[in-house]
Amino acid sequence: MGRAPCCEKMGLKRGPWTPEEDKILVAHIHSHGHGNWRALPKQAGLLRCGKSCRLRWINYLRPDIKRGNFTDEEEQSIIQLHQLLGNRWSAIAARLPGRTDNEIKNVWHTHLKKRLDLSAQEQHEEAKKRKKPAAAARKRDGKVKMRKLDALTAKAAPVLSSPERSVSSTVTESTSASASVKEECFTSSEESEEFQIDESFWSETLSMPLDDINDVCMEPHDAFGKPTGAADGDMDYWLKVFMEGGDDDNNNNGALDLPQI
DNA sequence: AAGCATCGCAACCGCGGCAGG
DNA sequence: CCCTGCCGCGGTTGCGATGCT
Repeated sequence: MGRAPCCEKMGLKRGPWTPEEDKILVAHIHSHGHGNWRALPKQAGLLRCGKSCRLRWINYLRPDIKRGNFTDEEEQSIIQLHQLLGNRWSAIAARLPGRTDNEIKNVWHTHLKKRLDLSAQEQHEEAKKRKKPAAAARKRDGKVKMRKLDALTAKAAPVLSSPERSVSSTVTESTSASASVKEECFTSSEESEEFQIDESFWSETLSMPLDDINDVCMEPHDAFGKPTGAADGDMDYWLKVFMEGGDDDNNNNGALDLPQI
């Protein structure tokens, strides 16, 4: 449809940015802002397309960007947020000030995904070994609910771990995805019996159409005590729901605590 | 020391959503 | 309603850096 050609390639520079270009872009944005990315390069005298400028600014030149390695807390947050939000990197980035969606995406693909895959494998094998006794024990003390949280906190969330699958990319997709998610999480019938509460959690959460989710979030909630835009209201809500849901029982391992952002 | 493999990051590409005409 | 233009997002690629043989 009415999509602008990616870049008019005529005479526009591509590839790595030079320090001079960076300077020009920063100076121009500081004095004029970036109202119109498409027009910006012309105004600033840059031989770049607007997209390129925008990307450079957002991912690299913005003054509030935090550089350097991700902390353990940040990594944990990414893992948890990814579990909740899927590949919505921009939404995840919105929860991690100073980090860009691109950066988070890179970290996910280069570090976290592999780590999760690995530990998922380990856990899976471990679970195999002690499946029977463990299941019986859980039935006894009825701490079924925590499995959901285990799955989320452990670096071994079954859903996350599937290398082929990029966890349902959006919450909205999940209506149909929920079935397969559940299928993946709970393979044996014995297990599925244990996960009654999880089932309802997932079916309620995942099967809810986005419209309904938005309805629920008439008032944007702020789970982190900072003002949120309307667009983020739904995510805040679900984050909150999720975190509160994990507050009961023996949730004392601290791993679920999202850092104060 | 040289060649090869792997990793990590910056940047690009193409699509979808949205707004305005 | 349709068309067009712009923005933002997520997936992918390219390439330098680093590690390994």
